[in-house]
Amino acid sequence: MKRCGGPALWGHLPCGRSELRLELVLRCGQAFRWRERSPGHWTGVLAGRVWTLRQTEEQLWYMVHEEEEEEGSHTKATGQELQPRGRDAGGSLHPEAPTMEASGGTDSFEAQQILHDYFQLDVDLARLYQAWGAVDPHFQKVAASFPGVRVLRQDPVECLFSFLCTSNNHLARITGMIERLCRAFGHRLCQLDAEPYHAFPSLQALAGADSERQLRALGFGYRAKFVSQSAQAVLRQFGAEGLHQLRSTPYPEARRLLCALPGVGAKVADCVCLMALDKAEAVPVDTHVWQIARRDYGLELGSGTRCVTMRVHSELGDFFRQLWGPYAGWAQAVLFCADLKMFRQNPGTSVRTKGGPARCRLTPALEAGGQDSASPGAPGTLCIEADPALCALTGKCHRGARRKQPGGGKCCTGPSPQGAGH
DNA sequence: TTAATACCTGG
DNA sequence: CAGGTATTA
Repeated sequence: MKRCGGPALWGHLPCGRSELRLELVLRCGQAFRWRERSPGHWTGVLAGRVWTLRQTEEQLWYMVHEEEEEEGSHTKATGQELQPRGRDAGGSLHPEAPTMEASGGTDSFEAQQILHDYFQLDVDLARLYQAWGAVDPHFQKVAASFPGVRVLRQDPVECLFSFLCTSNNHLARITGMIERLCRAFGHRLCQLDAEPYHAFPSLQALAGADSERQLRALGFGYRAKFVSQSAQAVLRQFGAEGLHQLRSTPYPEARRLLCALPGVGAKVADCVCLMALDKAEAVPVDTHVWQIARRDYGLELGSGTRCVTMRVHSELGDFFRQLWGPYAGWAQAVLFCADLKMFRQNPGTSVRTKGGPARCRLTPALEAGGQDSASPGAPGTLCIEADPALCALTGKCHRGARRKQPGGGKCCTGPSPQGAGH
């Protein structure tokens, strides 16, 4: 591991393997910028700094790479723990405020805060696994081989614009696109072994007048327009701070607002809600998840549609929320990860629960726990009953609060958000 | 409200 | 076709 500049030491914080598996979490399609530069060493950009992470049985180790000197450009801001360090236009900058490195690595507290926040270490994952397994035999079976899959708490801007690139696309290409995006639009941080590292681009950079054309040149295809226009829209409507504040906005509302952005549909909105906006109940539904639902849960949707329709979205979301509870999005991340080709032990054979799927149906007017019925026109109810154990654990259960969003102009017949995020 | 279809690019 | 979205019938 070579460093850019001055001394950087390894620090560590307690974190068991059952709570976190870097090699799974960092490669399962939540974040796209972490690379295993040497065995077990993961390097990426977080909160405006370049990090290398590794873990031992009981510890998460980290190293923060020092920024390279820059001509004229000041890039040091007091690291507000969650904020990417700003070099954004118009932001007031603190000239050479003490940073972790500047103070000789003594400010490990801040670094640990950042990691604790990013990996959401307050969330007791092992306990959640246990609860999910208790109500869902298939989960139990699959999860046994995939401990430590947790949801990252990403920066909203990075998350939104990353997932804007994922439509009709696959991981390998997404990764390359985002890499080029950062190189072209993001502020350069440092270089490691001839590999340059850049911050994720600012909204301003992405909203630039010429950005669409540049993005097309970078191979973004029709997504170039989405990125460019969404950046402009976010700047105009929320700003980066406003986007950030959606963390304290209820799930249906946050989802609705996101869906109003060009290129953002139900899937992308749910990804951002789950992975950046603290909506643990958001379940991003793509073709893959739909496949899991049918294969492993015997879920048959009313009409045998071929693609993931809006109806499939809300019905699957509701189904999994009812099954797993308020942290359904986290549980889904586990199954999703376990189903990825690259992580499967024996390719072609996914983990099946003996006895086959539980044969769940989404049948209209069949209530599980006796909560309110679906709103008119929303047939999404199911036959699996949620286990009280899970409700007990998370404290909240499915008290109705059904939809009522008018669905501002585009998609988003909002899902029925039971329970709350954190 | 629910279905098809085009959309960029690469494996 | 691939880990979708916007548009149109």
